[in-house]
Amino acid sequence: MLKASSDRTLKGVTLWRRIADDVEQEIIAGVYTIGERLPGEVEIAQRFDVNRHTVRRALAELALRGLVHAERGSGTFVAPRRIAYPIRRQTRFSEIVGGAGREVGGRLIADGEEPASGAVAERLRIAVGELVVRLEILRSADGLPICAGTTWLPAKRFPGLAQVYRSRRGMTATLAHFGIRDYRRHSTRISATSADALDAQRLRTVPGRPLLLVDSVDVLPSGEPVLTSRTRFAPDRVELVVES
Amino acid sequence: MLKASSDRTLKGVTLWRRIADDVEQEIIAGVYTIGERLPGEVEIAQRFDVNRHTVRRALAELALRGLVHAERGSGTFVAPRRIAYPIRRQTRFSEIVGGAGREVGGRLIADGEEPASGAVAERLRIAVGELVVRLEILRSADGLPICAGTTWLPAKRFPGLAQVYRSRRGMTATLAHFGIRDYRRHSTRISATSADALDAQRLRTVPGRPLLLVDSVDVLPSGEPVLTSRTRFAPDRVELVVES
DNA sequence: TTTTATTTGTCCGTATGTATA
DNA sequence: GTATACATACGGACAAATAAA
Repeated sequence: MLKASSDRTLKGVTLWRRIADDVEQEIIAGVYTIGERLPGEVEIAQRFDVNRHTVRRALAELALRGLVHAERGSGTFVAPRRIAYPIRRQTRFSEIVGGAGREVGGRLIADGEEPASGAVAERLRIAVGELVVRLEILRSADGLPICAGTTWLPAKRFPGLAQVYRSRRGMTATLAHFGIRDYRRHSTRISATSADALDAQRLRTVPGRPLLLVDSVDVLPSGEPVLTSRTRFAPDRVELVVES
Repeated sequence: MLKASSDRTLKGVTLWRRIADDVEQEIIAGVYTIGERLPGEVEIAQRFDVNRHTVRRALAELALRGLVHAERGSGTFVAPRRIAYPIRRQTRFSEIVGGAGREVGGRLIADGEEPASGAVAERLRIAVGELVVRLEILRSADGLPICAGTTWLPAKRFPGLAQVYRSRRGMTATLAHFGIRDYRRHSTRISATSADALDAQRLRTVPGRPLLLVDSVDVLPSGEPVLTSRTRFAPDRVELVVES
């Protein structure tokens, strides 16, 4: 009788998936620390009493989830932990990442003014075609890119915004310059896409890898929309957290 | 002077991305209805006064976002709208999808009991190794798969749960059978991954396409954890919405 | 049923600007 | 500063699938 028969696959749950879950749990529990080398594939196979290929399938799954990365001829290593990125009324990149004890970086890649498209106009509650400032921002933590996004604001309300952003660094400080002390997240829509060449380059990942696509609108305490953005997150470095 | 000079690319915003945004806006605005055929690539190219390849790049982006799908020899068509899947304290699949006027389907693919792994035990606040029920559920709307997920519950608390789920259909009704009238979402963690062969088959998509990966914990009104799950969403059919 | 036109998909190029090493 | 690699944009040709004549 074969070893990998049905008495081992717990009713529809494949062996490799359970092994992947087990190893993931050990990584989370801290059995293997960040950057540490996992035991070799053969060793893991012996431990679970399965074929090496089954272990390879499990490790491939973990690599796909971004928990480990394999290096040919060397071994499989635990990837750096994902940053928990909470989505709340107060969602500020600098606070979130800085609070995690990391060095924050925000770089304005490009900027310009353009007439508002229908989608942007609706979210900012302005007329279609009204001028909006467009900012392309790349944010990073400890030098590693976390997310790349486009932010739109009504141009009329914020003259010379890009210049201010460049000197002030960070959206909170920039808006403060225009007299806005407080703003909050109104809505967040989360989807996924694949990285194109530009995204991949900016986020230092590989084209085709999945990205989290987050569309959001921020409003003043009065409820008036102040900015809207579309951000791409590298999901092997970030994890969006919704607390109820 | 060449056409592709800097006077056409609005300070760092590429042509194809702006065309993609424009067409997306028109789709959202309802200029093209669901299932309708877009103008041909050449026609769009003439309209924006660009090369056909540039339009193709833009349409590829929209296909990646799941807004359109191309059919060789025929044309490019507007894909069905994504289901908005709100993440709130009360997150019930049947209510969300049923409320959108769609036919709900939930199928128990597999079930079994297993000792709780560290991650599951921590989330359910039980001891590692304590028995948990594991359910593999595939959910669909109007016959189209929406998400595939694994749900764990403490086995001791819910004897014969799988059988009950099979007859009652739906988690809410199943938990009601065990005397639980109310439960709410405690935490939700959102990441992304690529579809493997099994996911792709179940969700009727292509291996390698991005998936939304959602880890959640639901609790009783008392705060006691009642179930935890890991769900894979097809992002071209669903959009997670967080309201603040 | 066969032909023809249309439309998307996949190649081959060239030039230019930009980011990186 | 220089060289290299990459991304954008354009131009053309043809294959493959589809739909209509």
